[in-house]
This record gives sequence, structure tokens and C-alpha cells, in this order.
Amino acid sequence: MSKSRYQAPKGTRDIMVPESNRISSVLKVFEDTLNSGGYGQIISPLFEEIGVFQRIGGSSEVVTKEMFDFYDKDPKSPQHLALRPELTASICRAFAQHRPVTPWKVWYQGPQFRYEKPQAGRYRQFLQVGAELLGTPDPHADIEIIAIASNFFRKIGLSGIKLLLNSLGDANSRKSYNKALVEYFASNQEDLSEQSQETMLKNPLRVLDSKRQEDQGVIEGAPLITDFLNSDSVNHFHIVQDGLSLLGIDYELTPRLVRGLDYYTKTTFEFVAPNLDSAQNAVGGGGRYDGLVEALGGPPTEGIGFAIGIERTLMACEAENILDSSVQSLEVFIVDTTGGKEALVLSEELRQIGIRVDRSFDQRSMKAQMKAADRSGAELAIIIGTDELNENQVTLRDLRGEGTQTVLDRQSLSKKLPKILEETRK
RNA sequence: GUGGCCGUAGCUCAGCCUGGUAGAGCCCCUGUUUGUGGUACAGGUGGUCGCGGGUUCAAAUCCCGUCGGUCACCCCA
Repeated sequence: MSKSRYQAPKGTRDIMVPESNRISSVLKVFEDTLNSGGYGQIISPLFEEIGVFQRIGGSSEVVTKEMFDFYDKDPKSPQHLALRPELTASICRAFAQHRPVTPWKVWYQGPQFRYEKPQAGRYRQFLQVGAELLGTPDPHADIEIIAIASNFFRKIGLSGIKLLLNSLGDANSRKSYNKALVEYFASNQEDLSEQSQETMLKNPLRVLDSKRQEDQGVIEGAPLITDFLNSDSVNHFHIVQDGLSLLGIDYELTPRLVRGLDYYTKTTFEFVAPNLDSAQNAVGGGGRYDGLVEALGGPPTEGIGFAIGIERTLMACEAENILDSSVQSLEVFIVDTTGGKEALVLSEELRQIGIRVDRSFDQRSMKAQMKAADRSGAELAIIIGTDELNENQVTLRDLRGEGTQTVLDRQSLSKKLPKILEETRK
């Protein structure tokens, strides 16, 4: 395509009609699910001081390379800002700033930005929904968060989503595990890929995440976090597992599940869509981040939450063939061959009483208008030609069935139309 | 950031290997139908072949660059 000089920036796109409808309906389901759990919506800024995001971890590429950042125009002390690459950090910043009463339960929805090379299910601007529960160490919070996320998937009709579960332990458990991992990887360094050797220095946990063939042998023999959890962490993890079983939520223990952001502690989880054959089959994920609020200058506060990628969720829906395009279709299409004034007045009259109606412009021929009426998906065509205009009448034509026509008094149309529409649906 | 493939009408694509100044289907518009859609038939609109440069008498076709898309790695939702 050549003629248009401008196009949507790399990794962004215009989401149009069938898909935009699907997105709104998915968002609606999410909103309902979260409201039913006592979570309130938070709408935070699309950008923050860059430091807010840098707190989430220096070994994460999301923070080191993938941020869209810029300076504002203040000539004296321009602020270094960044488009949000994720929302948990913003939420924790908001918590630290406002100190709400705990437990603080919020949900959010909106675009995030990551400067990455686009790929299937990966965009530079993408939509996430999520929820955070701040201010309690109670493992029941972990369970609730996971349950709510799986509720969401169930409600939109996805049945193949798998829940992967792990515990990274608290800071202490993690420290000793880290040590063991470093030792192990160091002694097997020559069998690791070059990349992984680098990763090892920055964040040994992340090496477990490598998909490189050459790393797999080493990874398989690596020590497991499970063996390094202290009693508090083990306890916490057991309660979470018991609770999930109690609620009938299936999960798969994945001791090597490591999430991308550095701030996670204890419970971590990921929702994957196995029937997505793309490399991006993680549709959502989350975990506990007990030190994050404090790192952002707030009081020591526990937190747990999840985020779900909408684009990937929709891809999963497509793979499961449950794409729902339940858009409210038009009820009436007005065909006016007398110049368009009637269509103008009548469409306004009907819209005011809540009927979904469209019309043609440009004074097109009756045939063309009928064609447009047909394609509009409307149930009824209201035809106004010179005959009707003179007689003060309108002709109703059924567009779904045989095309039966009835003539009606123009004056009584608004009153009778709702009932007539009801009849035609039978 | 690294690598593979791709970029021709609004959409899906053929043509490119073996250079000779553009094609199909769908969509859209008009007509067959002197007020009436959904089927059928006939006709029509629409493209500086992503952009820039090079080779050549001649480039959609070959070469280089660039932008965009896509897939994998990396990373992540």
C-alpha cells in the first residue's frame, strides 16, 4: 500500500469494527467480574517519572531497553518521563502517594507501551487488564486474585487456559536459592549458551526461562526453588494450593516458572493458552510483590496482583473458536427517496426513543438505498417515497424474511414501531 | 537487539525464476428491474507494482539501501 503517506507507527494498529467490538465486550466482562469482587477501578497516568518503573528491576529488559521515555518541556528542570510498560509499579506508586486504607483492591484497564520488535501477539502498544490487592500477607489474597483471573477466562468462554503455579519464596529463601543457582550455573558454565552466561550474572533465575536448545540440559539439572523455601514460604504456598483445590481451580506446579519482572516474591503464576502455537502463549500472569511499595517510598506493604493481555486473550478465543461478535445490530434503516428530509427527521425521532436506526446520504436511488438497508443488517426498512409523503404514510418492509410490506400512518409510527419490531422477531 | 520470509487494486492473491511499460476473485458503483435489498447475468470505477537508488535500450520482474509487515530467538502480556 503506497498512497497514504502516514501509517500507524510500528507495533501499533487501528483496531476496527469486528475486533473493537470484541475488545469492548471482553472489557465489560472484566469490569463486571472485578466489581463483583469488591475491587474499584483505578485510572492512573499513561506516563510516570521514569524512576517509578526503574524500581521494578534493573535486570528486566522491560526496564532497561524497552521503555518509551522522554523529557517534558520545563526549561529549568525537565522531568524524565516514561510511557508505562506495565501497571503494577504505577499502582504501587499511587498507594505510596495516597496511603489508602488496606486491604486496597483495585482493577485497571488500558494501554501499555514497550519498545520491542513486534511479533505475533506482541505490540508496542498493547492492552492489559489487571487487578492488585495491597496491604495483606494473607495467602487467601493470593487465592482470591488467582480465582478472579480464572473466573474472567471462564466467563468469556475460554476453557483451555492452563494455570502454572510456583513460589519464589520470600527474600531470604530467594537469596539462598540464588546462591545455589549461581554456584550450579558457574560450574556448568561451559555448557550454557553465551546469552545465558550473561543473564546468569544479572539474574540467575532468568536463566531457567531460556528456550535455547543448548541450555535445556543444564536447566534440567538445576536445583529447584522448592528445596530452598523456608518454613514460612512453604506454609504460605501450601495454603494457596489447598485453597485453589478447595475452589476447584486446576493448576500445574512449575518449579521453573520465572516471571519477567524482578519484584516477585512467594506466589507467582502464569496463565497460558496451550492451543496458541505462537511463541507468545502466555495470556496473563502475576504474583506477590511484598517489597515493591516500600521500594517506591511507601510503607512496607504486601501486595499481589495479576495482569492479562487482551490481544493474546483474543487470540486464544480465536484458537478456541469462541469469537463473540454480539454487537447490537441495527433495527431500522430508513429509505427516503424524497430528498432526505424525511429520513433526517424520522431517524432523529426514532433514535430519541431508543431505536437503533441508520439511513443513506447523498440522495441515492431507491435501489441503492435498499441495498444499503440490506447490508446494514437492519431488521426493517422504512420506505418513504413520494406516494408515502403525499399520503402521510410510511411503508415498512421486512428485511429478514420474505420482504412483506405494510403501510402505516406516519403519525403513529413512533408509537407502534417498538411493538412491530418485537413481532418481527418472533 | 539478531536472523528467515514477505510488501502488486479497498481486501485475498497471480505475474517476478526465463526483464519488454499490469491481471483474477471478492468488495464497491451502474444496468437488466419506469419507486424495493438479499440470487443471476452484463458493464464499470479503482494501481506512479511500499519508498529511494543502481544495472539495462527497457525493471513489478535483477542488485543495493530503506521503511513496513510476518515468523523465530531474545524478552514478555
